[in-house]
Amino acid sequence: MNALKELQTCFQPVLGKYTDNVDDMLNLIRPSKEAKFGDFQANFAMPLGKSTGKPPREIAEEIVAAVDLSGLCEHVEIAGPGFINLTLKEQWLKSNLAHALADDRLGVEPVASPRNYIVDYSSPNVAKAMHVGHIRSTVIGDALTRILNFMGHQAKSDNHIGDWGTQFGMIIYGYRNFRVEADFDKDPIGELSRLYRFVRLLIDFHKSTGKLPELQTQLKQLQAELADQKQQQSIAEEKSAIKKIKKEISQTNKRIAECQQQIAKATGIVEQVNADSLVETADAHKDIATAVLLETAKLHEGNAENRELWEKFLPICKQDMQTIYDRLDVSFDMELGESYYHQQLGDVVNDLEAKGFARISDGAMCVFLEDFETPMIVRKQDGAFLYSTTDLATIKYRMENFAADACLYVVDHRQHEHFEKLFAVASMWGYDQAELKHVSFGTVMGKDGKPFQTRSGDTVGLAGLLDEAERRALVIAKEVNETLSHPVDESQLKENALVVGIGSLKYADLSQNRSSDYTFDYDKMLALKGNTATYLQYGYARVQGIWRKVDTDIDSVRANPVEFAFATGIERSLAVQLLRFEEALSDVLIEYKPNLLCNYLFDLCQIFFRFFDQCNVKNAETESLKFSRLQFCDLTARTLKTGLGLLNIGVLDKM
RNA sequence: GCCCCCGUAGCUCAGCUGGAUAGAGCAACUGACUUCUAAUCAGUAGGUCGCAGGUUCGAAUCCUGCCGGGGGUGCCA
Repeated sequence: MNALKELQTCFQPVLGKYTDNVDDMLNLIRPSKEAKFGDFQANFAMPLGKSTGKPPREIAEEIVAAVDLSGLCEHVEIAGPGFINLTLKEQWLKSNLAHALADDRLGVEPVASPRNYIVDYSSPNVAKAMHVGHIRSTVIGDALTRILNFMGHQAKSDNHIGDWGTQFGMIIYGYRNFRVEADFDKDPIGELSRLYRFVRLLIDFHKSTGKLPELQTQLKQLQAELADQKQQQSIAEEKSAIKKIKKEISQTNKRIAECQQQIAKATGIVEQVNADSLVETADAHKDIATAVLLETAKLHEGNAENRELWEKFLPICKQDMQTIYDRLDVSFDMELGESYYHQQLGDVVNDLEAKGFARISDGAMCVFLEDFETPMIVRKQDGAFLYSTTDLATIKYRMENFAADACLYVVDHRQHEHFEKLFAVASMWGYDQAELKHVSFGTVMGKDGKPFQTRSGDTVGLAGLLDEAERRALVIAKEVNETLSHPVDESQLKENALVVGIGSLKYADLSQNRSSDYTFDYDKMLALKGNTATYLQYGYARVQGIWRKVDTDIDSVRANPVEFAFATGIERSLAVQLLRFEEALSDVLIEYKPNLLCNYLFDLCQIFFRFFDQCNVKNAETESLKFSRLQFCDLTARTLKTGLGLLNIGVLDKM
């Protein structure tokens, strides 16, 4: 049991006298922010003071007198308005360290009531190259699944791939009209993605040529509007009127900028087509956009030829996707994409209608919801289904086949409203017993402050990003290697660079609070100094270095445990931090925030490096102190390895 | 129009179910490799936590308004 839980258990019976809300009060026991306030602080005397009308300090004294903390705390102090500062007993620390040392799970207990989780993450559209925007979901979902399982839950990962959408209409059309047979035979993936981009370009070309004149006039209108507003501004006198016109001007400016951007984009596409001398081809395929939709519709209706092509393309696309997953070392328990649910969609809609939840509106089948302005559409006017329909079918499937207690959707926060509606409909539909949670994360933004777009051509592909991460890590690894007395050999160096590079890329994502947006920045993502995976990996490697230098092997240390010794303050700090691992993991699962584990590991490693600096292991003053320190090293390394493993980041013996 | 999110050090961000003097990393500056790997450590400097009110013993954290940025908003996912 971790210290926090033990403290809560001790205080629980005492608090009953003061409040009905014991659990809330127990949550006010927190780790202390500063060492001088002890290891933990209990902050419940102040609110209890308010509710009972007694001075908080008096209550704190009563509680401290009544609570039995013998065996757990050596030092209990009341401070300030009524904080209770708690310092753990050395003996408690030592015996818990000994327990963790001997335990494969480092003393972390599985949860008392395990749940069945489905973690839905990554979910790329096949046939489109994965780009940086896809990494967040993949990495966060993977980490959460691992942490849930480690904590004793049953978590299954599901990659809900987009394998049934318009992109197949595009490559089917492209394959029929533009394929180069030899290229397809030689490099099917390359040819398919070329076809995808090519069809995309032609569609965008027609759209752009059609839209450009419209955009030009729109721009002129906006500019006229702006001139008009400026005129008004010059004659406005009243304060409120000035303010209003100012706001209007800034909005018009924004719209002008947007309009100009669209024009630039459209012009760029047109120019590209001209440059590649594709105008004739484009003209020969004037109706390509409709034709693509038609191919998609034919596929959905079960047209044999399109179905055959789809079956031919899908494995190719999935294999391409798999190369990225292999590099990230991510795998899924299930990969049930949109196509898997295709045949169930009609029944879903019929059932919703039969139960009176859905009705036709403007030709579309809609579920209207109290708290939302717009309905959730489950079938379009043209009879096609939408992703909301698939999502509903998926929920039904998961409940019926997995008895899921919780489904986590690790998806971009822009889909917030979609999920709110989805969960509302699901609950209305009868699936209200499970926790449905949108584990949303911020958008990866481009340098222009706009979200990364899939189409804008020069976005950073995921494969290239992984290459670059490994390349940078290799450069540094080579530098460091030259300073080592026993350098690692060339081939090992490359493998190390892979572990370090991919690790730092993942950590960059995981260490940030998932809900914040972040601006894509090569240097930040691929940083190998400071609060990075590399720092933690280096901490681990340093421990391994000690084992190589010391004349004792790890097995004999483990076989003959000695009592932990706190010869310095830093050793005690390390002890406390090591014993907080379980606490950190439980914290992650409250709001599904892997960054809390990153914080923990970073803190641990920081304390370890301080220990490493101040406490010599090999030449410790006494033999027993040396063994105690070796045990600290062992525990630290195992905690780092386990923690990083839960983030799916590897460690190295030497770097 | 309506709804959601964000605004913390020069930069990137933690901290947000209210708790003691607001923290890291990067960048800058000063020190530390004859010592278990300097991908490290020790230190200096850097902040009216967007602004204004309110609630409270106590507010970066909760409430209201405003300013600024982003997103979503009936047939894309």
